[in-house]
Amino acid sequence: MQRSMTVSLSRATVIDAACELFAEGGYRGTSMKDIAETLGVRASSLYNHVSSKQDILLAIMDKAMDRAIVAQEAALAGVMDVSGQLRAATESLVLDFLRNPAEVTVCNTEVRSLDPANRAAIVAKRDRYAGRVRAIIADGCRAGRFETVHPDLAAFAVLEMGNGAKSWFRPSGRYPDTHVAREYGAFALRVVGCTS
Amino acid sequence: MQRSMTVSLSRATVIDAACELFAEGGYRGTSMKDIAETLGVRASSLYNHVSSKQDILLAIMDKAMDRAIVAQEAALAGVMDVSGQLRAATESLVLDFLRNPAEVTVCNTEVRSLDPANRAAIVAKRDRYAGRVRAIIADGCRAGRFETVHPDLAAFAVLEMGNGAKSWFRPSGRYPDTHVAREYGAFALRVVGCTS
DNA sequence: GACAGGCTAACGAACGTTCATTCGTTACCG
DNA sequence: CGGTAACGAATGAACGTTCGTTAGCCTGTC
Repeated sequence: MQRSMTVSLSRATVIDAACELFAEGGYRGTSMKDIAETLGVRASSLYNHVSSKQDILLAIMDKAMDRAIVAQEAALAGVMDVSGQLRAATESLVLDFLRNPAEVTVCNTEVRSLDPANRAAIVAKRDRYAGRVRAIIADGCRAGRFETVHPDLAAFAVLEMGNGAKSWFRPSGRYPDTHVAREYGAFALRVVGCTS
Repeated sequence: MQRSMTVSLSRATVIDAACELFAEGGYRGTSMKDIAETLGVRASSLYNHVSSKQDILLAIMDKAMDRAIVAQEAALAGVMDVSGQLRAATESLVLDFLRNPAEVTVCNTEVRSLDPANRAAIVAKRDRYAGRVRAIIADGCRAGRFETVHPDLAAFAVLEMGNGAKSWFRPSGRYPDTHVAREYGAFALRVVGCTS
């Protein structure tokens, strides 16, 4: 028992440790032994808490998607103005990226490592999330508040922009994450040509 | 020799086949056997044309970065107006993404799979490429042509936007790639608040 | 007859996972 | 309060695969 007493192993700690390693080295580039080592434990011990490596990956992505969806719904609750909706959705997206970089990185890069059944479930949640943003932009165009030739194209641009923030942002930097999120919210409105 | 006569194996064909597979399944998720199978050959035969798996990865990324840099320089040649420069650089970036999706995907996701020495070389080229865009935006802000609070932040947003186009675009679709690239050029000018 | 470029076979290592075992702690019973 | 039964959790060993790579051979072509 050379592990620190203060951190006890559990399903949650295994998943969190794996998430950091998957984000850094990829799913296939991270072994169960790697995960175990960062927890001060042997690989076989992990199976007391998770049923397989795939189980870990699914748990990471499922949790991350649910969190993002809940945050998006909370951000949009009660916001009626379509430009306010796009700003809120974008800020929520960027904040989620900045505050959970490892989980978001795994979600963005390891969909291909999911078993087919698991992949279908995660992709459905991702589509639901992205679809909300697409719908807002379509609404704004229909109402004449946004001015962009191809709304779907703008939606992809907005959704992808957030990744730029993640690869750039360091929590120790000069600006708080809320500041960066506001900036991206403004970018999104500019991209769709909002003239409100 | 059960291989098709029409396609002869060479260093270039091995690298191209590997690129498609790396883009789809990742570097660690693709085996030398996988690459060989798509070429109708045994894994050991690949070593008549490449020296190692890592050699293949480096070749893919080196070629892709050089191509992107050359295209960027060509697009910017003779363009003096700073808003024209940003538009040209963005269109060049998006066109490169749309026309070489597999190579760009590998560049964006497999830097971590490069050996340290190789990684340093590729990252240097990537920084040079991104630095050009950052410099254009900084110029535009200094000249009062662009209006954005944090130029570097806008640069990351513009650079990342192109990825959205890649994951959305299908060559069989309704619009030609040049059309999509122009759209993104306009997005970039909007993001930096260009009021020219 | 030299040679380029396939092939089979084999290697050592690393992989995810299973299993029986052991260990430390807790709970209960006398 | 001492003894012990029971349980959750960590362990080393072993499994069957797969990995990247090497070595040596065989067969067509100039």
